Amino acid sequence: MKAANKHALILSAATKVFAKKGFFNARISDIAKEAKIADGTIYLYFNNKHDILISIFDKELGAIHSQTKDMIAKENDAEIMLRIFIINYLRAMKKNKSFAGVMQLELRQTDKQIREYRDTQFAAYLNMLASIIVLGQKQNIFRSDLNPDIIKRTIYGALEETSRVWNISLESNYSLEDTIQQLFQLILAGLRVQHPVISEEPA
Amino acid sequence: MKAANKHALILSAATKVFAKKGFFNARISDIAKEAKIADGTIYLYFNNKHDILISIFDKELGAIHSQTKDMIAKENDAEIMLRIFIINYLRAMKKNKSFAGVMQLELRQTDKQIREYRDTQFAAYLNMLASIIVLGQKQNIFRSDLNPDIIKRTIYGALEETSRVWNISLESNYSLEDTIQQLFQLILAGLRVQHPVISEEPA
DNA sequence: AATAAAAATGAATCGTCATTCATTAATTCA
DNA sequence: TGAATTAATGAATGACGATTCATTTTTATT
Repeated sequence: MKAANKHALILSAATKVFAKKGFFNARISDIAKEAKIADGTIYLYFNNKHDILISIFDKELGAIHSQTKDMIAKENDAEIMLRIFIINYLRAMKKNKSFAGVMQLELRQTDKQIREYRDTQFAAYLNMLASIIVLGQKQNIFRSDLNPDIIKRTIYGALEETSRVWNISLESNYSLEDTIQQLFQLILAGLRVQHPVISEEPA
Repeated sequence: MKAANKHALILSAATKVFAKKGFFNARISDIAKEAKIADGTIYLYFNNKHDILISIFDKELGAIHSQTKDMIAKENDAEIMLRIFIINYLRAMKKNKSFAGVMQLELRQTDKQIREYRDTQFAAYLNMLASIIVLGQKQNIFRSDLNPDIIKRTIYGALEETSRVWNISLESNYSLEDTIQQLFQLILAGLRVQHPVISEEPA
């Protein structure tokens, strides 16, 4: 019987290696070495290199997705839901920096398999965000003059780029709590029902 | 005499090919075919595949950077400067979608050469944004309780993710003007001096 | 027009892995 | 314990593609 934990062992090793060298520069032999097994063993658990990458996404993003979904299901207020989404994302990225790096790079790849994953699983994850926005607009706590998809992208982009600093570490590195607090202040202030900003076109 | 325009021809072909297949899946022969020249000719103009990629960044991002810098230098008001930065970025990404795709994917790669470019040239570009924020805080038009680096990341992330939709085109695709307007509303509303948001921690 | 210099060509080279599979090791079970 | 089954190994295979360079073509010079 194949040890169930060897599957997880390989995924964990692969996540580290992909994060360090990127998917294309990572060799199967690198992953094998990191996992302290033979190259061939990997093929007893995965079909090929792409399969490993997709499995990483399935496992890690799947976990974040379902946890966030469950927590949100218990709430009514869109603002609380948004806070949960943000906290869950940032916590997960802080906890598993290797996965964060892999996701933030490889999920943008144009390969057919990645694209498919992005257009289904990942899109579903992001659409939670859009649903929260729409709900907030219905509840009249988020402004309705802005398009939910644009808000969704804005928030996700902000989350991703903010958490990316934890990996590249060239600039001042804020604690999780600080980052959450500041991001939430910034985003919510822009999102709440209020007087619209009026500003001239330059040039 | 080597035609100066062949250099540009290759860069343009490479940008298309990299955007479509990604740097690692792109073959030199693909670029040559796109440019309608022989494989070997490329090596009369570039040292290697990486050199092509870096040259693309140098040319395109360099142009955006210096144009934005010049325009900003003429202004005093941080809010106007911010608007210029945002408009310039989004206009450039809308105009050259292939480059946008290349930049948004390949600039995140972990290769030494890319990392170096990111940590110098690209960092300089982004730091314009940080400077604008700091100025706005000094001018007391942007709130000072938020960290400039976090704001910088938030804004850039929002810009990138918002403009990425123009390439992946799975969801509703807003005009440049709409996007600029909405993003600016959202970001500025969050950034302007105002009453802080108070919100409970969930769970 | 003939020669020289510069550019361009693309077939051949060479290194690099992903993947396979014959062999060995470990585990199960009778 | 000793087959029989399952898992693991890692050397060998084969495809792929970046880069080179001997040859051809184009352009400049006299």
